[in-house]
Amino acid sequence: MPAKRKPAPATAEHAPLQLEHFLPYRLSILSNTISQAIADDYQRRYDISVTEWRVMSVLARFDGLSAREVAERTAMDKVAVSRALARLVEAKRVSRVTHDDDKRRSVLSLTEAGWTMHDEVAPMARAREREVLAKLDAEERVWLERILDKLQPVY
Amino acid sequence: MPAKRKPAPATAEHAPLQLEHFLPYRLSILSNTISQAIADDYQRRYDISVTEWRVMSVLARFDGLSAREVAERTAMDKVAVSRALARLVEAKRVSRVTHDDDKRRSVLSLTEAGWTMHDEVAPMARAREREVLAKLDAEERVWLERILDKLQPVY
DNA sequence: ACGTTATAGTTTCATATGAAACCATTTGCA
DNA sequence: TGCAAATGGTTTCATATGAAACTATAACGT
Repeated sequence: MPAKRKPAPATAEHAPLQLEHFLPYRLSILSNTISQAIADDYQRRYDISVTEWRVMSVLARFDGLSAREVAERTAMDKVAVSRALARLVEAKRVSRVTHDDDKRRSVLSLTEAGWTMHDEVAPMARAREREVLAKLDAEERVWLERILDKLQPVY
Repeated sequence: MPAKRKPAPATAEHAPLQLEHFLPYRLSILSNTISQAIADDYQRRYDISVTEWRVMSVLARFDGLSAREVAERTAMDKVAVSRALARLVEAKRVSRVTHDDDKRRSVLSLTEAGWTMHDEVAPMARAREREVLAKLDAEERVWLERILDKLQPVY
């Protein structure tokens, strides 16, 4: 019986992914790092999760959406949205009423308290974004904007 | 008792985040979309999770790492790595032996079977990356590379 | 050498998550 | 109309995840 062959070294015939240049991998790490930094700013202070904050951000921008529309806009799945909304409504940060014409749909808005929190958190989020972008010069920022536009189908 | 005031419209004094231009948000959606597309290629076929694939990718590139080093390189936490390794070792895709000098450490490598799988999945991952990058022209690709380098501390 | 502190890795426990099943309502169409 | 199919949303269940506690070994200071 032949001795167990030692796996080939990571270089030769195998062509491993060069992770440090592999786009999906780099994006994932970058994105998680940034989102986590922002989350650290508000999670403890307001007892709110990333998904909840994301829902609030969308409602701040687009008042009166249904849960499905929130899910579309946030690229979250509807279960996650449903649960985030349950917590947000419970905490009285979001109000929910039934749609007049279609009783399946809900009509969602930030409450006064929701707006108050939003107005405290949004500047912190923007500040973090600025920190990141400060690593780039003006030209690079323009290219980044342009590249993201091309990579990303906007609704 | 005053009527409950209707929350201000999403435009006026509140300055909601413009999510469609907010970098952390856009990165998050882009990253998830791409990673999921790649995962769809291999998850069912090989019964392997994203974290497990990530561990395998790193070991393909850097043979003989310890679990902690894998965690560092993948930006995953050590619990996630520990669990991924348990599954990978069980499935005989990764071999684990104890370090000679330091018995706390493990020394990790892909097995033959691990390499076989790797060599099937890596080209699919690269193909997905190419699909994404195909949306950019050559100049934009150069800028993207440069921008990621600046935003991202490389180990 | 010996006790203290640090490190590698695993287990536990509580929470987060997603797929599928589910309920209610609406839409499409015979 | 009336009934099948589609849609909005929630619940259930099984799995994934992270923080903290834990085990084992190593390093450090005296």
